[in-house]
Amino acid sequence: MKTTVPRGTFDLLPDDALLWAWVEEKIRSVFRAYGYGEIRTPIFEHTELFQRGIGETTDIVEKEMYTMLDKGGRSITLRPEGTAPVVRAFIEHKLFATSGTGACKLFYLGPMFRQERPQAGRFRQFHQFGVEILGEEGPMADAEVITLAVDLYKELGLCDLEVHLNSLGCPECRGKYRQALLEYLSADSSGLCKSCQRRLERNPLRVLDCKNPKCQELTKEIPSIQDYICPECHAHFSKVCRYLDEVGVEYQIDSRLVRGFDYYTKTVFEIINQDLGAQSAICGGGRYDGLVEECGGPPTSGVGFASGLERLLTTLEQKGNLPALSMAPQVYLVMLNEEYSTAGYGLAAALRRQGIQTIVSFKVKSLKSQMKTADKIGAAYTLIIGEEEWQNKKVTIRKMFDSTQCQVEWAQVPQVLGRELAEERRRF
RNA sequence: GUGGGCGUAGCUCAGUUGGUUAGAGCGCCAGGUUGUGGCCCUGGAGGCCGAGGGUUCGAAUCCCUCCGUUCACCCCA
Repeated sequence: MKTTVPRGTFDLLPDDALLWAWVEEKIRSVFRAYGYGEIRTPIFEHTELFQRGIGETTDIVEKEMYTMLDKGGRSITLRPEGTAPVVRAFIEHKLFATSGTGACKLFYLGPMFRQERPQAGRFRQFHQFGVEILGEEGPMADAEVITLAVDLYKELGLCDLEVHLNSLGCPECRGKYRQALLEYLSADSSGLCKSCQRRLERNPLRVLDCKNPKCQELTKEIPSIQDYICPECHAHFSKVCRYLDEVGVEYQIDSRLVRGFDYYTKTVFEIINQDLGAQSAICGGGRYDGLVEECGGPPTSGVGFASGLERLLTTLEQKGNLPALSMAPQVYLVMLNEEYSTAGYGLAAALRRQGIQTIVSFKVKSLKSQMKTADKIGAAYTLIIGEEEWQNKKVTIRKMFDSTQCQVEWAQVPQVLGRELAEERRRF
C-alpha cells in the first residue's frame, strides 16, 4: 500500500495548521468588515457548470478538471475555481430577488482542484479565498474589490505588492481589438515562439503576456487595447482608476494583462509578489458581466477576485510576517505512581474545564524523564504528584520559566493556577 | 502532457579513481547515586543507500527502466 499523499497534495501538520487557522480568521474578519457574507458551496458540482461558466476552450476545462461519473451515471467535477459555484448558488437561491438589500456581496474560502503538474506555488488541491459582487454594474464595485484585496494584504503586513490593472472592454470592443491584434500578428508570425503560434489561433490576446523575450520584442509596438475600447468602457475604466486614486491604492496600468478565463469583461487585475518564482500572482480577478446569464440566470453583472492561500502564506513567510504560534500547553501534569493516576486525571479534567490548557503524562516514568517532556513541549507550569504530595494531599506547582515551585492544597490548585496565569497575561 | 535537477538515518547532508562492518550534525532513548527540565559528558537505538534489472571478482558509487520529488514550459491562485 502506498503511504504517500497523492501528487500535488499535502498534509497540514499541527504547527502549520495553526498558521492556516490564524490567516483564515484574518481573512474572514476583513471580509466581514467590508460587508461580505460567507458562502460555502459543495466541493463538487455538475460538470456542465464549469464547462459553460469557465469556457469550453480554456485549459482548465480541456485538461485540468477532476471529472468522474457518480453511481447514478451523472458527470460531476471537483471545483477548479470558486466563481462559477457562487454564481450557480446565486441563481439557485434567487439571491437577485432579495429586493432592497442592494448588490449581493459574498465571499468564500476553501479547497479547489486542478490536475496540473505541481511546481512552486502550484498544487492539485489548493486553497482559494475570494469575493464576488453580484448585481452591481458601476465602477465603484470594481474599485471596492481591488481595494478590499489590497487592504486585506495590508492587514497582514504586506505593503509592497504590485497591483496590475487593465480593461478588456465589453464583448464588442474586445472583439474589435482581437481582430486588430490578429491582423497585426498574422502579418509576420514566424518569429513568435511555438506556444504563441498556437495562441494566435485559440486566444490571440494571450500572446501579449508571453514571457519569451523574442515574442515581447516582436509585440513591442503592438496596438494597445486602450485605443480600441469604446467610450463607455473607457469611462468605466477611468472611474475605477479615480476611485483607487482617492483611497491611495497604487496600481500600474498594464495593457498586456490578459486573464485566462473566458468570462472576464472590462476590468481585470492581478496582484503580484515578484519574489514568488514563476507563479507570482497571489490574486487575480475582474468583472464578468455575462456570466450569470450564461449560466442561466437573469442578466446580472458581477465582479470579484480569487486569491491563493498557499501563495499568500509563502509570501507571508518570505517577508517574516507570520506570528509565532505554538501548541505549548499551560500545564503539564506529572505523576510518579500509577496509584494516584485516577485522582490526577480528575484534577486535569478540572483544570481543563476551567479553560486551562492541560496535558497529562500518560505513562508513569522517572521524574527526570517526565520533566524533560514538560520542557520539550514548552509547558509553562509543571504539576507534580509524588509520594510526598500524595501523603500530604498537596500538589507541587513548578514554574518552568524561573524554576520556582511551591506546594498547594489539592483543592486549591485550579484557583492558584488560574490566578498565576491571569497575572502572566497581564504582564505580557 | 514536455524538459532539466535531485532521491543515503526522523531532519539537514558527507561518502574519494567502484574496494572490507555506509558516516557526521541535529533530533530520539537511557544513564551521569534517593524526587526535578534547559547546559555539559557517556552510552544506545535507528539505513532493502527510492524500486527493479544490468556491467563487474566486487556497486550507495557506472549503465538502463520505472517510481517519487523539485524547478521550469503550457496555464493559472
